[in-house]
Amino acid sequence: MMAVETAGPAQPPASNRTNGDAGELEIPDVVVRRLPIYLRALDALTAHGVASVNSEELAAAIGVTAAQIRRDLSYFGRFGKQGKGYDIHLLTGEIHRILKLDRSWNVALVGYGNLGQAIVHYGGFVPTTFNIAAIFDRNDTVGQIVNGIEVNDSRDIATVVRELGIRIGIIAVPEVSAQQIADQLIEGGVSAIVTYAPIVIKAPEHVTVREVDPIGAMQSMTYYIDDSAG
Amino acid sequence: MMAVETAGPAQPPASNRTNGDAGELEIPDVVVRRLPIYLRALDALTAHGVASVNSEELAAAIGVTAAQIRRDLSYFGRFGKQGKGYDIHLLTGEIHRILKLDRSWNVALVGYGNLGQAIVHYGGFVPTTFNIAAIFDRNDTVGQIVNGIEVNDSRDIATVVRELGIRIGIIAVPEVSAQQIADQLIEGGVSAIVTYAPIVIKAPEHVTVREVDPIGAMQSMTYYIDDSAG
DNA sequence: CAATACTTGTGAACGTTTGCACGAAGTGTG
DNA sequence: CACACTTCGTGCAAACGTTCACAAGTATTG
Repeated sequence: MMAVETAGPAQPPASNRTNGDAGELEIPDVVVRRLPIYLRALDALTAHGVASVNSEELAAAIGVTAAQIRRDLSYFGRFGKQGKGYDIHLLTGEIHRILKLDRSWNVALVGYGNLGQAIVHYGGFVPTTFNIAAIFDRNDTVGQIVNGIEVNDSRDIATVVRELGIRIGIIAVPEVSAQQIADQLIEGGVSAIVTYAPIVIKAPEHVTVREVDPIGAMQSMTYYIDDSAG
Repeated sequence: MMAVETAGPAQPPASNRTNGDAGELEIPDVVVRRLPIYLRALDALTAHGVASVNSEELAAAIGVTAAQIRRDLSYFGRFGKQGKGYDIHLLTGEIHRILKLDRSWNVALVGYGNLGQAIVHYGGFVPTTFNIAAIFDRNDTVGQIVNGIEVNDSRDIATVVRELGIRIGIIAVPEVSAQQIADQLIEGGVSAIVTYAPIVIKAPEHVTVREVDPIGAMQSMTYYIDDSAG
């Protein structure tokens, strides 16, 4: 049913760049980006049957400091209990609420080549959270039925996206057309974009863009490879 | 020319985590991670027939400040010319050299499912820079010939990787086995890992790890979506 | 119910990264 | 060849993010 994945370049994937904001108070984007990580650690703990955790343990599991976790969470409220720690079920719920993951989001996928197909068939998605509700492409794949939905022509992005009220787009097309696709998604009302194209997407303030960039990640890692020893 | 370092916190999906080593001067990992972005902007300019650029123009193309570009580059040398700007060909060469991209790197890919296949067939790989020299999997795909190389059994990672002198690994397996795969890659001598598995990989200091996390990226973007207007 | 142990949330200190602003160096023109 | 103009590289300061360290709760024990 859904999903996500990767292979194109740009974030940092790991890499990523960001725009947009919306919140009232000033919550740093770094903090927001860490919440999904906390969420995953909490899920893992739940899977292990643990019901409560303190910042020290959580920090160790993630590889950050306990202070950072406490400070990060404190931006949003007081979810812990002195002397005890955090109730995992409760905290998970809070983070879901904060990130607005306590509902389902329709997603538009643009580009149904190798990458796009891998994204669609990726099993690791939380099924109820993100739902690929529209797929767009240009070539012979148009008209094909995938997971019960028809692959639309890329020219109809704005219209279809607006019609379905989709707010999230995934760009999995070659870099040459990426900006144009982004423009169309935005025109259709999308306000969050994940792009695999290795270019910097220009978008208005109210649109958040994150780049997923495995190639960039690799290119920056070679810097650190000590090649002296064969 | 060379360098040193790193350490970062969350990348989330943008994100990434890193390690490195310590050496001469302290070049921030943020800076190193931006170099590939500069490189791409320069490539785009070259493609447009431009031969020289100043920090202002480059900054505009990327969406950062001119000062940042000048400062970033100044960590590595003086590549610009007052009154003129940067010679694109020259600067491109310098960055390639800095990032050690002026040579070819063999890469090991672990996991040949949907994602792994998309990675292999991804055309955007700078052909001469990164070369998938070994593929590993566990299931029926073992033995299959892909791009002239045979899919090996994941159990042989350490041996094969060491034999081929591979220093870079890509992890495209489910999260449950990701840490174990990472351990094997490291045992085989890999010192740079890109992982698509949504878990924090634990690795020794001298190994750089970058996480590519599209799901986390999406989960953190929903925070910013203003949902008030349907 | 007092004493001990534990752990949060946060003010303040610290470290890192960004951006300003300007001297120095180069270009171009008449 | 002098003057006006451009643009780099960088000292300095501001902004930002992380970590320390501790008062204030909460639990536990005898």
